[in-house]
Amino acid sequence: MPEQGVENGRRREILAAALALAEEKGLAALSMRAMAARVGVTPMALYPHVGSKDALLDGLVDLLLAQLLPAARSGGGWEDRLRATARAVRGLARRHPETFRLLLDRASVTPDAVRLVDGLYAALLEAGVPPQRVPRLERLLSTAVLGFAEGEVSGRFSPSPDRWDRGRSLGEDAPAHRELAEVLARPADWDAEFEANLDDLLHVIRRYVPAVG
Amino acid sequence: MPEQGVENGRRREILAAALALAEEKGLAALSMRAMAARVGVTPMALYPHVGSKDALLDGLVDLLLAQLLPAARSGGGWEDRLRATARAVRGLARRHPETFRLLLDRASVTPDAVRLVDGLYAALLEAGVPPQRVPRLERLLSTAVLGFAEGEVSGRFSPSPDRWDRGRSLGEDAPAHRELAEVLARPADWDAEFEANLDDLLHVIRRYVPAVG
DNA sequence: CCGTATATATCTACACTGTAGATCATGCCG
DNA sequence: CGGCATGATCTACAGTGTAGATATATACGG
Repeated sequence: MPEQGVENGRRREILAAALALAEEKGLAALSMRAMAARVGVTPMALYPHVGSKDALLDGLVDLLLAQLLPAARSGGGWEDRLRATARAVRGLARRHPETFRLLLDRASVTPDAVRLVDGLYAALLEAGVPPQRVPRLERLLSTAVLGFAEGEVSGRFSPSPDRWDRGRSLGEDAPAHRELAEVLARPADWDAEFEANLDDLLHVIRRYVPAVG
Repeated sequence: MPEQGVENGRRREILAAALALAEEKGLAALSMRAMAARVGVTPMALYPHVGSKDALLDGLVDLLLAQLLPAARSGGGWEDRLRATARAVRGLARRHPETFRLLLDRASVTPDAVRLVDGLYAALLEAGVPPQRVPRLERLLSTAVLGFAEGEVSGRFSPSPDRWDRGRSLGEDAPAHRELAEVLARPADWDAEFEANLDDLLHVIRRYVPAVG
């Protein structure tokens, strides 16, 4: 058997095919048979390289996580790094809308995941956040950023038909929707919304930085 | 065929069985055949009542959403109502850890979902948040609360082995983990963390309330 | 009472899924 | 040459959702 954990070329090829196939046909259509056909091989030939489908999905998570590390290690102060990482997460979601959900589904404690979290920890510490508050704020930040990115690309934020119509159809049962009819009728600007969320989250973080001087 | 959309008794019975079965054996084990066996019927007998497995899962979402409405409509001021709703979400996640993820997966625009969002809109308006900021803040709040609750019950926040050990094993690559070793070694208090997150989110909301007087 | 409609449950079958197990081909090393 | 590891293949099994045709039971108008 080949060194399954090692990053030999064949394994990379399979993972790349899996990623491409998932983004093209949807995550649900990512079957071992479909991947095998894409690589030009029989289904069982994949197993020595990826172990199992579950392990293959973990491999995809690694592929995605690796794309986030550069931002977490970019230059500049702590705030620039946090913003860059958050934007990288959103960019990743938009580049890989189908596979992005794997980051949320699979509790990933791979080395790269730890490295990523470590970068966030370091930024928060550098910001002056007291150590005992750092883990919670990292989880809050990560949850909000990952959740927003997933919500945006999965369509959870913009159901069809529009919530505005739904609010109208509910009539008396949705008074606040009626009051917000004008605002809800405007198309959402996800870029602006993401940046505003980021501002709010950084504001929360700064709350916990003791004043100096 | 029975009135599939109507809430006749048989449909309720099936949905209840599905919910129970999913929580007992896991969401992945929720198959039409397993449910049918539980109800004491053949698989195909379910279809007139639930339409399809997809529609059945939507039905489960409705079942869960219905448990959140009372909190959103509870008495008290806007802040009490937001806190009550958030706590209800977390309680729901803890009561139904397996099926809770359906709320995030399935972009639900059911009547109850709209009613729930409407309650949040109303609370934000009552708080004095300018209308054009209400939808974004609702999405931020919902994303953070749903995401935290899901993260807590899915184990995404407490991987095993502990991140602390992982940080150690990575050694030089995770300096911030080392710096936080003491804090990370302490067991997390999710109750306290949730309340702290809630405080932070409400603080963000109050930022957008123009000063009066 | 019968006949008919309506609702509910059943059975079979199809096209999928992940993957265990056995087999076969190829190339490398001593 | 033998021996062995590597890689791919083929078959088969247990499971999935569900289309389609068939049966059964219940209720109602005559």
